[in-house]
Amino acid sequence: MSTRTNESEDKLVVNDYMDSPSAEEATSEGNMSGGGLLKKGPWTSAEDAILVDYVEKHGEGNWNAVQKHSGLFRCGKSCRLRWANHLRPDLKKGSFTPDEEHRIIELHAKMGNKWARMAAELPGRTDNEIKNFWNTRIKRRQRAGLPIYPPDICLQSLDENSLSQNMGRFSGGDTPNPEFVPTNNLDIPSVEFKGLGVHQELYPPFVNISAGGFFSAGLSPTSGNSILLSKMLPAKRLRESEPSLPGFSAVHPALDQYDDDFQIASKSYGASYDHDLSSSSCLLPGSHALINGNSSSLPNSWAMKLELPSLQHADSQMGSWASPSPLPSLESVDTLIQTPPNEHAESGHHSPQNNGLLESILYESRALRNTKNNSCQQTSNTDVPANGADTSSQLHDADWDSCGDPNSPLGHSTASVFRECTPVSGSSLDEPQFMKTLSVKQEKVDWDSLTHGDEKDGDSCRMNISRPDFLLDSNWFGLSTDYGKDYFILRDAIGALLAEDFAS
DNA sequence: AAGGTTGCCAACCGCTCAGAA
DNA sequence: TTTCTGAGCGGTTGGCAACCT
Repeated sequence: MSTRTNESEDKLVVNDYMDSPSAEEATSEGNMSGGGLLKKGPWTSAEDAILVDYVEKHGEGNWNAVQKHSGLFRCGKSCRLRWANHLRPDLKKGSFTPDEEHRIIELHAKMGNKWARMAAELPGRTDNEIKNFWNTRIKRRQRAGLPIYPPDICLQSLDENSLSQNMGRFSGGDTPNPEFVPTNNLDIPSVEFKGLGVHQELYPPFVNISAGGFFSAGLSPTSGNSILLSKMLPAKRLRESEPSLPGFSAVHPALDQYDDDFQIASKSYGASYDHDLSSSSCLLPGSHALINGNSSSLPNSWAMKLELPSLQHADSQMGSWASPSPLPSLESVDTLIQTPPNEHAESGHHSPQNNGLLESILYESRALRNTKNNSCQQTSNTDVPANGADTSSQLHDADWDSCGDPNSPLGHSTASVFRECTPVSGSSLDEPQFMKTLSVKQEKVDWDSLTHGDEKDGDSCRMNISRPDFLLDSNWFGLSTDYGKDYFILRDAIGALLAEDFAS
């Protein structure tokens, strides 16, 4: 709409100012909006001065009039943005203070991506600033598997949202941050491999979330799970400085950086924050710990996606899973899971929670663990590291036990669920893509160990390039021998978990 | 030193909504 | 009631600087 307006107004602007230097500048830059002669790109100080002068004389608002009367070759939107984000006299410059960062986290927990509303709560800060802050520093932590929300904020948000939902789910209040929605958040890539953390004391959430919850809860190596795991390792993931298998990031400088960064940001959370992580399962990015913990105690309505993200397009998103692109956001995965395929309804197998894919995975894996208990345990020799068999997994098991539902939550096998979500090939494991993924960092792989493998655990752990667990080779992560013991325990356990599918 | 990668930030784009005509 | 317009919001992109290899 504004485009139409701009186009008509552009002509006026051109007529009035084509002879002006700014017009020449704009034209020469060739960076004009479609059809018009509005300048785009960085603002010059001269333009800023013009805009400030205009606003001082006429006040804010009526932005489309700015270009008419001020001589600026900028559309109204651009003027408004420039004023709001940079020229406003009440703007607070500089980086966010710890208090502000904490406030942002707090507000995001309450509001979600309501940047403008968050900005209204932070005087002198703009929505763009907050958005950029969140998208870079906070979400980076999320991707790295680091907790975003401190316990108090998390619990507070859960309480508030639970209350609001009891009062009326769609009462129009603040949209609860979907990242607190337990089953909504399947930021799997940041979860299960982070759960392989070597040093629990350093990265307690990892162990708590994943090793304890995801693996120990019974994620057995079904084909679906293998698919799942393979999907969690897009090529770009491996290429990035972020830990490929972040659980091993205890020795990864990139994650150390994250950790340092977060320590600063989280100072305001209190000294107990880090230590609380292991016990405050709600902190997990993507709320995985809640999944592992006591998700069933939460309202089913948590599974409702009240605010769909832009990445909700399942087809494109799923199609990109196997491509070397950033991992799908947990929101997109959420949508995939929660978009109820008709088959789910037709299956007639709904769990009491019917919370979605992850529970389906967990359910099935648990069932498989029961059936394959002997072989798996004998093979792995560990039920994933002892520290992984934490209370959260036990809780989770208890949840399922209490459910007493003999059927898979969605009436689907994990594999089938993923097949449903895989648009193109029908095989959710795009083998060539996966192999390409694996080849990204092959220079770091000890090919001897890959081809010969460590057979001390038998076939299940034989390193084979065709299997995902070959990723767990220590050389892949450059682990020093200091971590050798833990590493081998972890690797063996994971290898056993992962091996079955790919061995077959 | 050079090339590549990553993070940050400013700006743009598309969409929605509310109010006016 | 419908259409148009302005304003705002959230997501995304591109440029640049710092850092890494």
